Amino acid sequence: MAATNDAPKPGSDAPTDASDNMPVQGGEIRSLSNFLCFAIYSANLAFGRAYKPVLDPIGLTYTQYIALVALAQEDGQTVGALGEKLFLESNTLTPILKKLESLGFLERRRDPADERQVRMTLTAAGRRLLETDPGVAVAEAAELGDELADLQRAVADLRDKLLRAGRKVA
Amino acid sequence: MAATNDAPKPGSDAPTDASDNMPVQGGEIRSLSNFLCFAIYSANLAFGRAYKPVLDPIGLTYTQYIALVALAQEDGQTVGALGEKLFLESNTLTPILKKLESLGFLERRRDPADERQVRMTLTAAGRRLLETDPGVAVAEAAELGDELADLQRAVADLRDKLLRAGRKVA
DNA sequence: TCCGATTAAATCGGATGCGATGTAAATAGC
DNA sequence: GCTATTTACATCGCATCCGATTTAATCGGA
Repeated sequence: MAATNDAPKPGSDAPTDASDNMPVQGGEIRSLSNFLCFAIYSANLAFGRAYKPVLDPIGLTYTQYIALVALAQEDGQTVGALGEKLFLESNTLTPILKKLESLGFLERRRDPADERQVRMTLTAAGRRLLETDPGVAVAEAAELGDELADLQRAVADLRDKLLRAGRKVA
Repeated sequence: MAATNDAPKPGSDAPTDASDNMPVQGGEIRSLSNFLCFAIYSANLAFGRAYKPVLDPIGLTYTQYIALVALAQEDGQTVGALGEKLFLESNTLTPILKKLESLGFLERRRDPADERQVRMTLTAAGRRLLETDPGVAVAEAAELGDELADLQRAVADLRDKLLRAGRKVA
């Protein structure tokens, strides 16, 4: 029972069925947005579970891994800069970064020129960790094809539209 | 690659340059899967934030709303059945369902024929809530177009591949 | 029939997200 | 210069997620 990954239709791979799950037949739900937000919602959960077998052995959670990947882009990033990349704020990031520091994957240091800011750098151990590139194993296991890039673009566009809409209203 | 899209400087109002977000330049990251999982990850957060202005006034969280929508499909669903739709288990659902019950949006009752199971039904208040169809407002505010259906399908396929991969490994 | 699996929820603890608030450092304005 | 404001993190509390375990009910085989 290892996993939590029960999928619909236990005991079968249900061919590309239209197992859309969710607000579908029944005529109850009207908004297409509901379908899409649920698809994203569950796909995000699915990614977390797909990465788990790869991340568990190296002692990282899914979120910690994402943070490390973003940190690997550039040394000396501040919490705020990282937050812009990840769309997260210090209230969420600070505990995660402290955890990653305690695990020895990164260093946090106040910027001498501006003591308000905390700058972060991956340690050798942190960099080594990413070199195994866990994402590759996941992509292969899931047999993700080439539409990957297009889909990434479409989802990123969607995200940006949603964030723009939010700023308008608020 | 990924981010060349003129994303509108997400987290802030400052006209920061085209913040590409994530594993892009720098040549540090290799796997396309990383781009995609991050896009999904952040799109999910964005959906939650987009729905917030609509859901806050009616006193629901994003997850609670998703659960209600799934519950509206059919009366008398069990926790397990709902969990199959949402890819969640009782450890996550039970607290949420208890909360929704305490808010008066649904009823939970043990099945007399099998006391292990809990069956749920929306109350009139719960049904009324969904009739406002909050998703419509979000879709309009975000100006989501018609690709919506295609994207939903692509993301759902991705999710199913990931879940299948997880079952294989585990 | 009786007892050991199996099953469906629920509970518990750890790790996110996130709004609201706190704190210290830097900046603005006079 | 000196204070009011702003900025960058950090803290706190609540609401998810999720693995592991528990409890209660049902099922199954000898």
